[in-house]
Amino acid sequence: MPTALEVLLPLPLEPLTYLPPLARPLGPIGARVAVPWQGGVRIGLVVGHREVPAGRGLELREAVDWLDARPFLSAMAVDALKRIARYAAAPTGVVLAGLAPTGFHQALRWEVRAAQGAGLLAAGLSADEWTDAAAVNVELLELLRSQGLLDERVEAELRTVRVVVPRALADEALEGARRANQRAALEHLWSVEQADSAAALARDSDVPESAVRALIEKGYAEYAEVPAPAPALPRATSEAELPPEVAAEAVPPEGDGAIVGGLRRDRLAALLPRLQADLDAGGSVLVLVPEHAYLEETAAILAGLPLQILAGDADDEQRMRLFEELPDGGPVVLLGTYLALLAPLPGLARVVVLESASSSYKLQAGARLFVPAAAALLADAAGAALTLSEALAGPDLVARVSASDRRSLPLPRLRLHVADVNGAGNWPLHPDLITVLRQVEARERQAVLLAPRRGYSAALGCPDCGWMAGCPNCDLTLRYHRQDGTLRCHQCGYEQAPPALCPECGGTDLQPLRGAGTQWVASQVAKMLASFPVYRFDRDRRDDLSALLAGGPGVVVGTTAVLRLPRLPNIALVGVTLFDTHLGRADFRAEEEALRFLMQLAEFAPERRPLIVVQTYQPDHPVLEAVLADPPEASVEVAIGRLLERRRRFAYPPFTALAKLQLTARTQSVASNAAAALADELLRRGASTDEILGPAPAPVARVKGQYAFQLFLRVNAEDRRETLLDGLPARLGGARLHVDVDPRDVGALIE
DNA sequence: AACGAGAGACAA
DNA sequence: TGTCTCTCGTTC
Repeated sequence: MPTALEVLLPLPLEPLTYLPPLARPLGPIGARVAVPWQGGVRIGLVVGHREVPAGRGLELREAVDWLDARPFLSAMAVDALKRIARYAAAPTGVVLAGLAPTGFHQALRWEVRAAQGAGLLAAGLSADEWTDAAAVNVELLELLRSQGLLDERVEAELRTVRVVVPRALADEALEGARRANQRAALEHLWSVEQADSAAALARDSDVPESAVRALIEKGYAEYAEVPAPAPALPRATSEAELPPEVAAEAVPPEGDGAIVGGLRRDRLAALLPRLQADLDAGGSVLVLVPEHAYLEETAAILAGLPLQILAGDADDEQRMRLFEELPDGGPVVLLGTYLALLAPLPGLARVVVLESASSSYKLQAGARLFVPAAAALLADAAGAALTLSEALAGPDLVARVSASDRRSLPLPRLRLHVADVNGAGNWPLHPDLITVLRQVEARERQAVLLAPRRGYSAALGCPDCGWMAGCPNCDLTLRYHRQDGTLRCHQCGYEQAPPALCPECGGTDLQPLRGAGTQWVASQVAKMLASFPVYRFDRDRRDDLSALLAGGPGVVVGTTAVLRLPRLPNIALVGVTLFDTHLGRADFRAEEEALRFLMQLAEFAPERRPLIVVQTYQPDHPVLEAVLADPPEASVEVAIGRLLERRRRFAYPPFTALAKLQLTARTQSVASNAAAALADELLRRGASTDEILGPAPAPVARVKGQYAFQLFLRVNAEDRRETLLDGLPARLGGARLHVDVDPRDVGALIE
């Protein structure tokens, strides 16, 4: 029986079967191969070999050519890829498209010629000369290939750059004093062989540019396209930082484990000896960060180790070079975002997930992966240890890592003041916050105010009849942006001018309603503190903060984008204008994430310990009480214990496995019927009625003109979830199905 | 994802 | 009847 290739394309498909390229060896799992696809060729990944019956071979098409002689992704990474796809209930190709940072979208040069002895002059193909395949009829190519009459080769197109190269030696025409400059430039060019540009050559040989131009005009030198030099690998740009001293007992264990508590850099310092031991033993380590903003500070502390970096800012050539060089290098620490998950590290011994509960790890596109879950599957496939790091030993971490495998540092001490906004005037700034802001102003220090959203207010409406401006495409209120005089939908981007009159009752008194955004807070601060510089920092507006970063006085009003700024050197106050948005988020993780948010504020300036003023309608909330205790460790542990107990009682993860299944369609009935049909399908697959919650309209019932219905699948084990979700169709009765495994916005599931 | 086939919607 | 748009099924 002939052996065929299972080829995975970066498309929403499972692997397809191709015969190996004609007259080529079989090639290893993990290598890339060019395959015929829709009249052209594209790059796929060999994820398996399979024996096919001889007769079946006639129906299959041949792959065109190999792009790699050795695996591009390790067999272990291929294995992890399949596991991750099954976990996420997504086509394997979607996971490849989402996680392979390079290698599958390169421009290709595809050439053909007649196979030896085929004699295809009639088809216009020579047996000696390669012909660009694009110039040959597609059906003809298919026919010739299937008959074994075609010889093909595919190579990644090399990037070239235009340079100046010498063409002729100086001769008598360049003699004489008036040609001295041209002669000097030409001699220099011969000695360096090529120059980046005419201007560069002029500069380097210390002659005017006109002299070089003359050389090119006279044919002594010319422009040429040459292969571009290998790009430099991405490097950390900030200075190496001496790691803080950390007790030896805080070093996480050799096997699976976690480091919790302290500040980010304390936890990193605790990790260092462990990483060094891995490297000494010949193993590599993958260190994952949730966001690009943490890369620099992490690299600064890991700077003493052999370190490579891979994140979204690397260009495709840098990524490719890194993928090519990693397997041949020694043990290394690869620091990166989710893009680094499948990197071919030699002897992967450990996967470290920093800030392992960060919601930024939930990818919004493609398979909607939760990266730490994917990292755990990768570690498993590689036989590597998994080490988690986060400030708070939250319910998920406590359930995954036993107490004996956890190492703890003390929690940061917050100077916290809770401002009860019930009945307090001066919305959106509590008098306490104003008082402190005035002190900050008087002492010429710095403050940060965190608002829950950008814009002026969450809505614009009529206080007489209760009407609020809504989006025509979505079931959402329009956000009011007073500064640019618009109402905007933050979901679909719809924009309109605010109406002059209430369209319901004709009232003339339309007002900003509900939550205050950055514009509102900033204008209020400016009104109360006339001479204090006010900066805004959110997606709409990023003021130049260089004066503040240099230590100047002022207040920054922003969204959580502010948390990713470099440290403000003179900060004395952090204000949270409405903590309730954190407490009231529609997810069963809302409270622990609110707690985590407070812990994150300690990162602002650990040595200065700025005062943190939290405005809230719930001043007695257990989350705040836990953090206010001194020392907080015991009370925080109790609070987490209560949250874990609540998850057990109401059958939430980690005690169950959850998936959100959403159906969207342009008409409401299509979406709702499809949701009902999906529930039936799950029952048919053996789910019980109490494992299916819903279907019901999604919390936002219509977004961008699409109606959404959803149901939750809640089962007792992950493998049961995988079985029930395996191979669901992407479309159901005219609606599109979106599967979100381990969703982060579960809403009011308990009721 | 990207293509082509087929079904409706609309104008002439 | 032609042309445009949208939906649906297929890709080894």
